Amino acid sequence: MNYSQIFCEYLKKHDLKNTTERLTVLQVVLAMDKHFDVESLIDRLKSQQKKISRATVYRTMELLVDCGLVTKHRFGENGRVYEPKSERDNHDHFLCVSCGKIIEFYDPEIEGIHQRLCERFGVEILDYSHQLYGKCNKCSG
Amino acid sequence: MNYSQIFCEYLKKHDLKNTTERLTVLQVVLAMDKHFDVESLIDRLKSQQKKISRATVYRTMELLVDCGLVTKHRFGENGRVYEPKSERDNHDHFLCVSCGKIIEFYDPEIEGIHQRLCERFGVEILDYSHQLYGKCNKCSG
DNA sequence: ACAACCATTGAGAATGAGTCTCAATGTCAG
DNA sequence: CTGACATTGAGACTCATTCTCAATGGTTGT
Ligand SMILES: [Mn+2]
Ligand SMILES: [Mn+2]
Ligand SMILES: [Zn+2]
Ligand SMILES: [Zn+2]
Repeated sequence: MNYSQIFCEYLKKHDLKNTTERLTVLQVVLAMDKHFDVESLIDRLKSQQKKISRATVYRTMELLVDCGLVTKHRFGENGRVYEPKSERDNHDHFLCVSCGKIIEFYDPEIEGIHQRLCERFGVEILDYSHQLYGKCNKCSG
Repeated sequence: MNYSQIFCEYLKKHDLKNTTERLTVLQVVLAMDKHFDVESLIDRLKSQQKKISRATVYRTMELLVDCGLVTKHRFGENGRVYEPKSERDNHDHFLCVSCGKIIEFYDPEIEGIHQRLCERFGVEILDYSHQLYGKCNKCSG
């Protein structure tokens, strides 16, 4: 089942309408670079003569996040950054404060930490954010 | 060496002036609740008849973070939240999305994760942010 | 103590990401 | 095909944070 199908099912399940704007946004999102902000997405839409308002783009990103096709981040002081989510691609981010490079990594111990937290406090974790900031190998020293 | 002394030394070292506004903000910050936002801090200052402009409060918080006396967070979609930092009090946060409760916790494995990242990619970590969102024991189920 | 230099302050304007409004338009179940 | 109602878009709006710049004040050398 591909992204469009998943999105359409999600829309149907929630009694939301299957509009061309929503589908177009999804198509263009999938063709974006790994981490992108809403401005770049809007620029891309414009450059492809798709006229979709800023409001609709924001509204649609909300839906894409909610249905699990896209994840939303906040890196540093900047605004939101999105990235399409693929199955079993769970990772955290290192951001170089000098050159802006982003390194994605996965360390299974993060789940151990979360597991222990749940047991210790009886909480239920729905989401998390974990970012590291520093100098990449090219920028340090 | 107490907070004020540290701050004064920091100011001197950076050729910044030791103003009453800066010292006052530090005093009031230290008397705030654990996690506070700038609005509450400004309210507190007002209620104590200390007239310090919003701009100066923001500017001073910047300095306090830079000199290591205060840490700055972003919880969810909200604005900045600050908290005074005490030596060897390194912790992460769990935030209940239902009731707003904040649980602070420390799991030493977070350092293992960071250590392994440094070794694997040759990066230098200067800072990080790690927050979990979910339901606390009173709100889940 | 004083002068002179220049950093700091404050009031309010500016910024900017994101949200909201509401009339016009589009979707889709029946 | 139609009616009911969800969605869209242009631009107004919000609100946290930053900026501006004239007035004020801290610091250093004398
Ligand atoms: Mn990523
Ligand atoms: Mn804390
Ligand atoms: Zn770098
Ligand atoms: Zn709760």
